[in-house]
Amino acid sequence: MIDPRVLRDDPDRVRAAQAKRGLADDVVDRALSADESRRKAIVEFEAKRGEQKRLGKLIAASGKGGDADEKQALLAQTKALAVEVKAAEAAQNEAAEEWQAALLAIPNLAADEAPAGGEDNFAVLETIGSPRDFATEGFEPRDHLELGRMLGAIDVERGAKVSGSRFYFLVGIGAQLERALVNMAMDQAREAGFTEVIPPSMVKPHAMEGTGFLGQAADDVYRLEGQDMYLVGTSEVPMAAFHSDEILDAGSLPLRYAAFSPCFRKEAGSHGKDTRGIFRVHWFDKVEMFVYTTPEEAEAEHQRLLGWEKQFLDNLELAYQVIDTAAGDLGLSAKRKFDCEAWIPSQGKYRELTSTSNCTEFQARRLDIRSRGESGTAPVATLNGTLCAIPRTIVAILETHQQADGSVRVPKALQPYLGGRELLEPTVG
RNA sequence: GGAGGCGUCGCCUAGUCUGGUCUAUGGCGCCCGCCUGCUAAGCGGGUUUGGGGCUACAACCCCAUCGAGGGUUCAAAUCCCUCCGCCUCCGCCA
Repeated sequence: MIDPRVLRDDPDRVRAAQAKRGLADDVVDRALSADESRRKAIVEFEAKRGEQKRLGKLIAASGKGGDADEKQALLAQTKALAVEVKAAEAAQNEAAEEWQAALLAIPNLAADEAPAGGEDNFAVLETIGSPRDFATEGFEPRDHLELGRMLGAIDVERGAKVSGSRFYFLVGIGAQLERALVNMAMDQAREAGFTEVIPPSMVKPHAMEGTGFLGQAADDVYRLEGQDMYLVGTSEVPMAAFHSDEILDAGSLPLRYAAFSPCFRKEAGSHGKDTRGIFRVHWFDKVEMFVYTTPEEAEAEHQRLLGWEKQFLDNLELAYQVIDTAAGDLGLSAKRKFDCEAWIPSQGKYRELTSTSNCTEFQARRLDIRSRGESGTAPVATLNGTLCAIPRTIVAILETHQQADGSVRVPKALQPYLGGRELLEPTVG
């Protein structure tokens, strides 16, 4: 939820932000008029309610020793008023709901620095490393599925048999690879001062709504039948709701958490996209960084999160680029988003491996997370960033570090997590 | 799943049977001040959150807030209903 005061005092800024995302701005006027009628309704209700309370006291006083006629008169008067109070209250609630609905429909205001436009209008901020030149090395790179089959690491056939398309088994060295990556990510996070968390991956609607995943993104979310619960698509959801309805001590900020959880996604809008292998799947595990900090510190923290993501990818010796996502591709909650895209040899392009968003106070307002400082209470800022999404990381490692015979070189930083192994060798032809 | 108990302004707590003087009691903690070689003790005051009015986003006034929502009533922390959460016991279980 954006700051209602900004909407009221500077609606043109909100209109401009809508335009930058390529969205209509009629919701701004709807919110403004809803706010006006809401406040009018409040004044009305409060006046009537105040009068009711005043009369109620007189009745109580007349109860002892007052004359009975006077009490009867008061009762008649206040009885009629009670009906009006009830009506005024209903009107107030209705107006407040309308206002709330309009406000919830407005996405976070995109940063001035974020490029305008949609998915393809991103800006490349930097490129780290360079894609391997397999032509010069004299062999055709295999894709991760083929490599995974040769290593006995990835089994998508049985994944499909047991669970359907976009499911997989990690087997043998594949399973070990996941554990190694998770441990490496968690160790890095802990050394950077993060608190490790294993959150629940099923949540109530409020958590989903608060993080902004029940709007237009709802199609991608699994809802449990007859349970009014959801499977999370990212641990950003439980981690944002972790401190919901709390007032944090300003001195305790920033609070940095590294959460490991499974992620479930319907991938509703991506029929036929990335169908081969485990690049786009319905379920995967992920280590996610989540930070609560002050709005003033949010931008600097966003850069730090990006730095930690880059550190992890650097340690895996991957070639990647950092992009500044365009306003139209930000998602509801983010003010600005950076993606790290690793070079995927079999696809001949950079693909998203990690993503970090600065959600400013947007989620905190919805989830009612504030901090208490010198000048009272104020919403905090929340930020999130992928440290390691397992399948895509495995894809990038296998394809990037493969050799002509189908073996895969283990990046130095990962070796300690695989019992010192320097090479993964094919077990099948 | 069955039975019972409980949920009060940071923490603990009074109030709920018997609806109105509850503008929610007291303690702890915290903040400000006084006193005081220092510290402690003592004394005085303050201390939920959200919203609205008016405005300098101050002060002030008002409304809501006793787990959440609904109901009864002129009036609800208090009575009734539904839901949520916690605790105890039983059953089941990784």
